[in-house]
Amino acid sequence: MANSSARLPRLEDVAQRAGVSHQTVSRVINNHPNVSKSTRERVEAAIAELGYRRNTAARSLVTRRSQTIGVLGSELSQYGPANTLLGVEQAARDAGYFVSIAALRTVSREAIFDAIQHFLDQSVDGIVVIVPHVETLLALEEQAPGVPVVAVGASGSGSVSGAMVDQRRGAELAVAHLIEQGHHRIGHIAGPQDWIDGAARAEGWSTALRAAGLADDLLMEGDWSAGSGYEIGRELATARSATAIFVGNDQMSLGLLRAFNEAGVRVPEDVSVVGFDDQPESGYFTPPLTTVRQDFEELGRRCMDLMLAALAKGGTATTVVEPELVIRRSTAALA
Amino acid sequence: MANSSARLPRLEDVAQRAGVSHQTVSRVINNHPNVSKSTRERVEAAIAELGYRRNTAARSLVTRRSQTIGVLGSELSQYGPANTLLGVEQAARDAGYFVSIAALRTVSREAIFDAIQHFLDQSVDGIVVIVPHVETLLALEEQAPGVPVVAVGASGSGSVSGAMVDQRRGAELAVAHLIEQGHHRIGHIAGPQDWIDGAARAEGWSTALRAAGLADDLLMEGDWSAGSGYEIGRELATARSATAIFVGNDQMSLGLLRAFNEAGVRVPEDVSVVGFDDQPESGYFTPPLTTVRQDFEELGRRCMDLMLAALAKGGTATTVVEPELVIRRSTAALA
DNA sequence: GACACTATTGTGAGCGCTAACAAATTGCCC
DNA sequence: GGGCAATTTGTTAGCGCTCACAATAGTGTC
Repeated sequence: MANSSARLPRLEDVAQRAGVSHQTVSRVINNHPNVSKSTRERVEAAIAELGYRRNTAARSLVTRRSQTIGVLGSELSQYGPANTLLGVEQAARDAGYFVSIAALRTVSREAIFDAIQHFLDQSVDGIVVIVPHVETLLALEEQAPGVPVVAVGASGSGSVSGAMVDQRRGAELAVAHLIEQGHHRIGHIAGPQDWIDGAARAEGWSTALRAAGLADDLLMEGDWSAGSGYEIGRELATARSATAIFVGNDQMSLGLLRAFNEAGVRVPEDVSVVGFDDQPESGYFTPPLTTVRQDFEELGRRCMDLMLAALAKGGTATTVVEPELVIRRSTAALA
Repeated sequence: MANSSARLPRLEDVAQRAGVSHQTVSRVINNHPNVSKSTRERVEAAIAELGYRRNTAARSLVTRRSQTIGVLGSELSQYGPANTLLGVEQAARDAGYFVSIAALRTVSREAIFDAIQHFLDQSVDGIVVIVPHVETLLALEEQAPGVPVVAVGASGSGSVSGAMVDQRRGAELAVAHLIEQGHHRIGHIAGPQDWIDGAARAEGWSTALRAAGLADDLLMEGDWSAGSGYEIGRELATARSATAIFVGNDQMSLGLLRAFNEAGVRVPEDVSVVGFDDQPESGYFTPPLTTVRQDFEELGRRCMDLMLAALAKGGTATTVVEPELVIRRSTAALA
């Protein structure tokens, strides 16, 4: 279409073609109200004919806004963070924002500062943080980047907005389900306790047990991986200390199921297992896994809602997404 | 540190502080060779004192380069694409580029054009495409965005560079392993055939079988999901038409294992199963899965290599990453 | 010590856009 | 139809940077 000559058309070219000033064209593309209908149509026609697209760099130079949101993430290849990212991306693009990403290979204050600098170099308008470590929040408070920050898992403290799934509630749902089935000895394979979610789920487990007058002493800690679930599972298969296990995520549950299967521990006949996350595969484990579903995409969209609010009105806020128990075949009533 | 007054420091502020012209400062931050050591040090000191950071918008306005790579992806929450993205991000950030993402919710020409427009609005310097549909390549040829394009799974055609894992080779490795174990009836659960990888793996399977004088008539098609593997697995459990199944990915393998387990088909005693991808969980399936490993992060890094080459010298190229067979316990010699 | 040549530094313009203000046009009321 | 306000359009400046070129300082040669 448009001639492929040296230069892309700019405002002035459109203006000439439409017989107006460049400022009028600017008004049209920015939906300024005070433009007459006929002028607007003429300008829009010229824009279409020339294939004009606004130059973002020039625009940001003068507005000092980049229309870009930086997403700082770790473990972005995992089901949860990856889908949260997708939710953010969708909401951001819908709102006319670009999404720039920086992935942390190791989570350290240094790496976080680095990534924030990277974003500031790009003059992002805001930063969404999907780094579910307690440490992250501290680093963020310390380094206040001067733009709105929304953190997943945080509960809107001083300068940072927070979007979270109610992890404690999720843990309580899981434990309540097991108690209903008649279980009294309910263990927990927790995620790393320096992860926000890991700590919150363990806390929810403990609270729910104590509220029911049951012991919360059977606590183990994995690293979220199937491998760690497997190792812990081997010990549990020998110890036989619990009739039900609430596991911090689905991957560790997979490892646990594997270890139990090898050791001849039957699930759910001998031991009931509840996971957390509800990944797409969890319904096809052996046996299909009872687990707590989190809507990660919704979480991402909520992040962007908070970001837009912070961008428009300033201030911080918190939003909480409710989890949901999905009952499959890895849990059964105590014989 | 830097005073928190209205304006961020700019080139001119640094220049005044160092007692040089703004152009000399520009030379320092761009590593121009012809700057004397003493001047450079003075300027660097001033930069540090003022906490100066270059304004990206102003820079791109004049250079017409944004130092941004757009990554167009679909299924970005899946293990493969997600890790490819991470590889791209790592290599891009190391090379001083920003990474902007656009996720496709549905793969259609329209959605692809939309996303490309989105990137052009941002004046990205290049586009990496992680959309493993045949359709995508056609859409890209059609819509030549005017910047270098690197596509995952493509083999560097006319205007597009390509980085791929050698899928056919991977399929051949899998089939060869099964033949070695004495299997003659080797079926294939393929991915969707409009996916580049899905088609290539099916082709590799077929080629390898025919080269060995075996029949390639047992071909089924799933949709990559565990659910589809499960459905097909139920049919297979009844039919018992093969002693070995090569499955297009690990998720479908999981579903297949589940279906076999329910139906009392033992793996590997009755049927051997080989997957594709080697996700972190695959070693903890029941039984642990023999599969073909792809190094997705490496693939992503290679994409960025190709991109940097295209940006520097123009032209297109192709790079191929070799897959690797990981033998676990889902395959065994035919009794 | 004059010359040519190179290494280093400075000057001016302009990238494409929006903000602020100025000017022109229109509508409306008496 | 004159006066005033509201609406629509135009003019100017400048965001912070790099490019092209000009000017100056330094180096070596005869």
